[in-house]
Amino acid sequence: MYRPADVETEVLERWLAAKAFHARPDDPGEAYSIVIPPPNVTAALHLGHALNNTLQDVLTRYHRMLGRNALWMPGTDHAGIATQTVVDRRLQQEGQPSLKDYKQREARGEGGREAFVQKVQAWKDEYEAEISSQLKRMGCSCDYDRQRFTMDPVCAAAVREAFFRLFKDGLIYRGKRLVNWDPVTQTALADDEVEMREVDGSFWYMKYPIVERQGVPGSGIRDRPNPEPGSRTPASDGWRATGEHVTVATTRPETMLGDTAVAVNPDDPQRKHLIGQFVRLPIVNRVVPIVGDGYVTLPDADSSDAKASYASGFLKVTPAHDPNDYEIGFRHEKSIVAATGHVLINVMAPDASISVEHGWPEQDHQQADAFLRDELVGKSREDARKLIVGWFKREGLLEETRPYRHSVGHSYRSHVAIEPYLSDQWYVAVKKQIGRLSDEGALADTDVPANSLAGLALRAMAPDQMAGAERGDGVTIPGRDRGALAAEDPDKPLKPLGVGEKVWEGHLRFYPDRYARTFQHWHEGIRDWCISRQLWWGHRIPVWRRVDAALVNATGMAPGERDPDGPMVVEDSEWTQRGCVHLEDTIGDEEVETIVCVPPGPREQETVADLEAEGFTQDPDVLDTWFSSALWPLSTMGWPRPDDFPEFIPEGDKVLEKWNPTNVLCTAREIITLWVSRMVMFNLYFSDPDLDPRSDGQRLPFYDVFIHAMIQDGHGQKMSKSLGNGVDPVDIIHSHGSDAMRFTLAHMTTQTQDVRLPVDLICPHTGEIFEPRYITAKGGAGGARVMAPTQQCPKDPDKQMVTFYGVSSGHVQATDDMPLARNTSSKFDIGRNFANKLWNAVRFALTRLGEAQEGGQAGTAGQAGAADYQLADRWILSRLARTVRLANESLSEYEFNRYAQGLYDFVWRDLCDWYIEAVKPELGERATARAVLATCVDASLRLLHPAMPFITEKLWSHLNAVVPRRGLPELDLPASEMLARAAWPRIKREWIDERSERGFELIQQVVGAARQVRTEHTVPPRQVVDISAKAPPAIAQQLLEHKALVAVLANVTPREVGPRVDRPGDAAAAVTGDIELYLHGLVDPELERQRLARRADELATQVSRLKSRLGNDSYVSKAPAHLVEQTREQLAAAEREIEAVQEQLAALA
RNA sequence: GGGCGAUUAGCUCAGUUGGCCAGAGCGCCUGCUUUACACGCAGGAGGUCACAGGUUCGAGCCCUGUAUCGCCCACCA
Repeated sequence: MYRPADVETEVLERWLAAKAFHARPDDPGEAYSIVIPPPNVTAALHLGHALNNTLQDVLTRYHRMLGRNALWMPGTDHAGIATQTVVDRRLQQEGQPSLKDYKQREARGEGGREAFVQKVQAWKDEYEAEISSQLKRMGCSCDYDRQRFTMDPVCAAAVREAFFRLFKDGLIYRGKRLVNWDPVTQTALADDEVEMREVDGSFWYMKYPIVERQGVPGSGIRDRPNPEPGSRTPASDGWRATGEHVTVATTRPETMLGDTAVAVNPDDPQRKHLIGQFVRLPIVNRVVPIVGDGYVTLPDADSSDAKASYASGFLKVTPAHDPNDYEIGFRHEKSIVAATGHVLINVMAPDASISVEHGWPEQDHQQADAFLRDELVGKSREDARKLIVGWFKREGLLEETRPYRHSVGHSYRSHVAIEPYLSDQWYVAVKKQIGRLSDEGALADTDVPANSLAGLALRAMAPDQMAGAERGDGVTIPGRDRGALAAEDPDKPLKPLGVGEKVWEGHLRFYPDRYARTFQHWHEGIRDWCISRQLWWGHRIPVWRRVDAALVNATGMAPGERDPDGPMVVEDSEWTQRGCVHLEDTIGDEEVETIVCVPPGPREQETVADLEAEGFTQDPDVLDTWFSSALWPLSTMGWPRPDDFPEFIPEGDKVLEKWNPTNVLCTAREIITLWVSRMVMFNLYFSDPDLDPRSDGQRLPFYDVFIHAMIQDGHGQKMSKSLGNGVDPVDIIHSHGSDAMRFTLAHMTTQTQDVRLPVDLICPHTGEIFEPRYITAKGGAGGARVMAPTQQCPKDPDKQMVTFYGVSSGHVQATDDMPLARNTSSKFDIGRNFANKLWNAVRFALTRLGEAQEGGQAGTAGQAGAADYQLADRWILSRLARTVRLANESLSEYEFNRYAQGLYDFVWRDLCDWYIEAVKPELGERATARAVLATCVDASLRLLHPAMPFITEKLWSHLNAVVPRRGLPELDLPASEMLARAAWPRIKREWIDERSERGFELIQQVVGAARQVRTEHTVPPRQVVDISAKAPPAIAQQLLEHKALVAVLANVTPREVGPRVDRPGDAAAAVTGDIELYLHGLVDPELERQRLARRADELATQVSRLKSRLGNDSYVSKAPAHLVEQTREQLAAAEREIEAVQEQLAALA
């Protein structure tokens, strides 16, 4: 039995010692490269990564064997918020000082930030090492000498350079905007980081009293002497209640503190007359205008539209706490400011508690009821909601409460509801025209300028994959037309686009192509990218700022090159002379902020020191993780100045020149927008020679994007770290072996289907495999089915263990009594069984080939010639040729399951079940058979190597030892000491030999029929049976010629064969096609009768089906002639056979 | 609300321009410790291709609709 553990370690060491995966730019061969989607250092890899990396390794090894200079660039991602959160949670669990404590230390000036970052760094070091080790155990042929990390010095230099260039080109700006604020991690999130969740909430209907200026009676509204409670007003402010109300409907009553308007639809006949009037906000006593805005839904109680049926016609407008209200607020800025002085009133602290100190003007909140200060300030938004609703109720201002289910954005990290929150953030302007490039206008059907970042991404797309761009006749598809190439020479692997071609427009292609649409739509509706994060773990923004009082219009402000409301460029300052970008921006009316962006380089440290000496401080934010990931295909190769890092990139510019663009990006569909899009934009932008004189051509980050399936657990849930349902690939390697895991993963990778993978546990005490107990998770991963943290062994209930979920969720820890149970899954049996089969088959072949060698009959290569080929030889070589073709075709199209299935069928079904069985007895005597066998083994190992590198490499060394010289006259199989660097088989197309295939299929048919009869008559396998056959002359001739084959495969002794053979009286008969087989000495008339009758039935249905088809005139006239002819032949054959069966039946009676 | 995908044997999945009696692996049944392999060999049972219409000589495949599941996108009070 094959024991993977014995082999894998040794083989891995040999590869690493030989630096078999190290790519050098000067080595021969066309470039081929892949950059790994850098796994997050939050945790170890799970099977989803194993799938992702297996596919990349299959591609890398395949292309390496094709003779290409293949680089697979490995590395990891710092994953800012994710890692920071994970480390903080772990610190809390362990009772150590956590982020909160470090923040206090930082506030006291005790270096908390640095200390915390060190904690995260330690975590990163641990998991980075583990990830590397996992990759190696999976056999990934990465260039481990080039391993990068998104925050290492090489990548950091790229990030600072990229930021600087974008900043200089005016594509980065800072603005006060509503962001998706996570109050727990206290950072802004990108839109993509927000998960929508259905939540059971309520609609509250709250009454706001209408007020009018004292002494100016409202039209048609009578004064009332005694205003209702709740509409009491400070007598001093000159407004008084009219006694009327408007009723706003809201799901978020707590934000009413920040309302600065109420809106009605100007087309609302019943309410539009109120536009221009005012209401007084209860509690805060702010008087706000009623404005008309078309955004407001007209109420309609009977409408099927939920919104209309819930609407009251009045919308409270809270610009600082709702994105829509923000828009409305600024549409009516003038009237709002006239009434309240401010459009934006922020009523919350960063932790989403009610606060008057984060943008709530003092003169405004001072007029509020004491209730605000006494009860609300400092309360969480949830508590504030209850208190405010309670207040409205007590005051008789709560008209109604209705339950309402709606979707609310949640943080994908902390899982709490997102607060739309006003703050200063940095943005990349993705739709802004790129400076210094000519204006090419907007792309068709969009408002995306062709020379914006988003425009570049859209222009990169293959035109035939663009929706709306019809592919007409005569339209050439850029890149490769795979169909045409395959037709030209199907045996030749398709050539990937080379680096030298320097093409990009129209050359980005998605597999499967439907994902192109996701990409396209994202860019057509793209919004500016918020790149700042209020975290500590990440790349600091390389901007230094200083606020100076009363400096407005002081000196040196150059005419604004940009947005007149934005900052001004300072042309000739101390800082610009040092290469920095220097801006000045006014804050309010009295202060000016000086902003300096520092470029990376040798003088960077000095400049920063001088800036800080002059009172500048660095922006505290870090960059969105995806900013550094977006540079990955560039930064890993040393962009922009590899010469600065000779210890990491000794070859300098050559690496980038050789391998960027990469050939393909393999990833899952969830990050098409987050990552794929941004790499395309950045790689194109930063390689543009118009903007970068060092670049010799604008380049894509990759030509192909292959989107593969996702792995789900046994309950159909995505396998993910946050769910804790991930399975460590090393567990599977323990139970099944690395090759088995890889083969199985490749085998289940189809174009559409996500893979469901039920998981079992292995009891660490008894080794028993069992199905674990599941529970429904609470909290973060709420509602998900997860393994119970502890399990007991079904064999021995006293034996307990803990699960991966239990440990990773912090519920339990592994101990000696309760160790961690490894996972396994029977899904991987197919790979394990196949590896075992291959192992045994090759071992057998080598034994027999070795014996022949010792007997002095070396006779492998060179001696065999076409004249010596037997039917079985020609057949297996034909099958081999087809298999090579299939492998080339399927791997070129990223159809991994076809590749894996094709090899499985060839090795197991064709080679083992038929060819080896056929030539077994003659291997000693027939050199040609030995040569063919050695060739098939050789080629199979090469073909399987990309999927199963360990076992094939091990067997390869045995093959080299036993049969050092192999091959056939028609086929050159270049020798190689190491399979990982061996050549891919190039099989001649002429080997596909349909005649021999049909000939061998006839043998298979006869053997199958004979075996069936043997089994039915329960003939012991070892017993040889005499057989004779009646068949038409041509077929009889073939059978006679190959009777030795039939004899061996069916374990029979052929007797008479011919057109007029009689059935011996004691023989069982079988009819197959035009052949009648007689197996002598197996008299059992009853069995016989049953089988023949069954066959007769089958044939009868077949005949009637064929007859009715031919009886259909329209079939005969409309179907293609060859099909009709084929049907006729089938009918004739079936009728002949049925006649033969009837004859045999009659003979029995 | 928009888009995409899925629904085929008990389970997990193939099925490449519509043309076979719809396939594989696991599981199940029968027989084999046949000197490569029991993680195996030989044979076998098992399917209304989610449902309803339509196009066609012919539909698992194309069209329309329905149901169920999943994913992505969307600012919904």
